[in-house]
Amino acid sequence: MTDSDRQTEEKIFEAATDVFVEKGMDGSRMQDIANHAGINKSLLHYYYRSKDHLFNAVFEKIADEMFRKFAPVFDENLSLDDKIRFFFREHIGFLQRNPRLPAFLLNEINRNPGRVKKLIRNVNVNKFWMMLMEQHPDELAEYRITKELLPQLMITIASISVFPFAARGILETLFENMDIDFDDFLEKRKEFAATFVINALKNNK
Amino acid sequence: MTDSDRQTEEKIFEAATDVFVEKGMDGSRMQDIANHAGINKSLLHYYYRSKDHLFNAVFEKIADEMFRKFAPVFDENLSLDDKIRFFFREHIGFLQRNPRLPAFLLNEINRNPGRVKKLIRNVNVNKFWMMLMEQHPDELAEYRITKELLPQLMITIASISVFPFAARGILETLFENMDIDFDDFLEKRKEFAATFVINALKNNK
DNA sequence: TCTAATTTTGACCAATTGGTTAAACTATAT
DNA sequence: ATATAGTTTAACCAATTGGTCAAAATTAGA
Repeated sequence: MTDSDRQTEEKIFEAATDVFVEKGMDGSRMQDIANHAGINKSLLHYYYRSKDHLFNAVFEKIADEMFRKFAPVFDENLSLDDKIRFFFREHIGFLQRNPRLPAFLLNEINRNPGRVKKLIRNVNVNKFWMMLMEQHPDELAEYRITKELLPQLMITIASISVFPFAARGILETLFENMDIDFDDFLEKRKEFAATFVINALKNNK
Repeated sequence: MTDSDRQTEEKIFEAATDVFVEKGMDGSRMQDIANHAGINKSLLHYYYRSKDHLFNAVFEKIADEMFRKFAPVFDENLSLDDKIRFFFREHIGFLQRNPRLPAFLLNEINRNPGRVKKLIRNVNVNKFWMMLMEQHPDELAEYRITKELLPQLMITIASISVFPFAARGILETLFENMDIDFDDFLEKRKEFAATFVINALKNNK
């Protein structure tokens, strides 16, 4: 598929995604997006009414993609331990392929929390957590994970997976001075994180 | 101390801190900072040559403050377990009093990684980690924390402490729908995080 | 008190920004 | 072929932006 074959609207969306993710909403320029897409700036307004509209389209797609990545865990027919292993492998793997998404999303959400409200309203997180408790009543009881502790546990798991990407800018320069390869660190983290969390749970018996 | 007593330069710095932390470098306006400080915009350029200079002054002070908060752990004459407890109590406590700093720092560093290079060059992180290994050779051996695993462990600890603040915008709206109080969550996290990490280590024996 | 240095101000500027518009171009259907 | 609708472009605009400057106000030193 050559560059000119792709539909203009699609080209705009992809260029906008690149620029917005790299520079953020405030740091991005419509002219820059147009250049990236190889088209006239007016076309941005022709297909997407304004910078806000264009940004929202990009933001919502990325946010949706991101949140969706948490879901499969609740479907998989696995033991709790295997679910944890599955999650870290898949989630860190996804972020390795999209390393800039966490920083972009976290920043834009903090900058404008109202944006995420609209998205989250549709997702009943409670439902997912109830599913977890129904799928693994015995294991959770064994590990003494009460309903009150579940948020702490879930956010701890998310922290361990997402934070290295959100802090990529620091970690990469930190690692430079220590002869550690960031990609290698991430690859090993899939296993380390799973074992770490499972150990923490097991010892809580 | 009344408003007019405070030195102008100090007033500017404080106003700039507020605005930059809230809106980020790109989203902040010099006029807005001047208004916050209650002074004429030209004074910003009189005391700090440009927006870049002003931002760097603010950024470097905050970054320094932030990194400094990781250091006391390496001094305290405590067992490894107590150090972990001490760290989470103090670090989450500090972030509770400065909840916007993590998101601000992480974003600006990702936006311009060169900025942090200058700061980190002075801090030999390796040295701190070596100190840890010298202070607790027995415990680390017992927990099977090798030199290769230490970065994974340290970053996991940082993740658990910092991430909830970086993701504040999401978590607060998430919690809203679940009748969880964010401040209460943070207060309980100090204890939860410490126990969680210590359990993970103990079970690795 | 008078003078010189410092601090503060408002008016101003060039460049950049998101956005508009009318004209030009292209494709499609009759 | 030609009219029509959809697409693309260049020129333009008003508002905003970081920054300058000379004059005014204040302070400090003699």
